[in-house]
Amino acid sequence: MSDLLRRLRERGWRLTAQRRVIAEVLDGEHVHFTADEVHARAVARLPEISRASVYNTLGELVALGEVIEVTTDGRAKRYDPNAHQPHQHLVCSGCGAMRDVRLAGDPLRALPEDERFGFVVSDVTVTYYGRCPECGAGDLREASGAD
Amino acid sequence: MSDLLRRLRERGWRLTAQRRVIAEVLDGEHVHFTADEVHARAVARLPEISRASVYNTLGELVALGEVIEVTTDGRAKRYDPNAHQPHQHLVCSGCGAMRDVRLAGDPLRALPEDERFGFVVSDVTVTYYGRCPECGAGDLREASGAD
DNA sequence: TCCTATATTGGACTTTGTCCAAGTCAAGAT
DNA sequence: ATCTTGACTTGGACAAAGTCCAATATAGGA
Repeated sequence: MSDLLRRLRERGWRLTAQRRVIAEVLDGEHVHFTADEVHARAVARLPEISRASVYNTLGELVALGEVIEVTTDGRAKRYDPNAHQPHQHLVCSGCGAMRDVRLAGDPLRALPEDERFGFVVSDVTVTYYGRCPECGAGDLREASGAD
Repeated sequence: MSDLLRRLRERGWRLTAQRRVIAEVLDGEHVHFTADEVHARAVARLPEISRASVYNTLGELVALGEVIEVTTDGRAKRYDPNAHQPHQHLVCSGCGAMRDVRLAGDPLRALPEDERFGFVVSDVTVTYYGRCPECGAGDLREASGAD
């Protein structure tokens, strides 16, 4: 059983076949599937699994901090199981493919060659998240480097 | 007439009432409306303007580099007319409100107090954009399975 | 004023995601 | 091993955001 499944069990999760399959799909490096991609891969192992269960489970994993939800373009969100190691993302503006990258030095400087994965990098954005004065404190996201 | 409209005319744009109204809506600082918000404000001045025209015009403004399209959460894209001055964004994870911020020093360090706009900042993301080896250079958006 | 390429429109359609009532099942209790 | 129960799953309806298209209107040059 994967580390993820063990941690989930320790947190009182009921280990259903659906959750097991989703956890299996989300195993590996540079995995950044959309919900539909997760569903397609889950169906290959458990044909009757529903889209709703995939959305439910992904949402729970995000809430638990086991998976990071990434929105880069205006299309489907992607789910990154590499939640326990701070990193940034390199995104293809053509097909949406993503890679995990680690920063060294000033983020606004060029990515090191060995972190480019063959991409031609053309842009970098920095976005801060928080709560505005009207919204106040609420379901805060976890910091991954912000003070 | 605004600077924006003058630049557009210089580029050969036909200055329709719809485009004029949209340009007026997109005037000011810290303006980050969604397409629907732009539409609502445009309708107040030109009741018969359609959603399609708002989407068309915003898309054209983005292609011309006069407006920046920002996707921060999984919700509607926002359109930032502050395209000629490099800056980053501060986003409320509650309501989606956005502020323009300027970096000083290491982006992963805390935002300076005077750039926080009363927000409680909890996270920062750095994302690089480019073209992956399969997509190569170019502007075409070809959907293919990511990864 | 006329002409016509360009722009606009409404509505159908797609993608992505949420919500819900009803049925199912994991796992602790017996 | 079986029972019980509340958490989990399901399919389908629904919603938000955005795209596409054929028909219509119009800005701006001739």
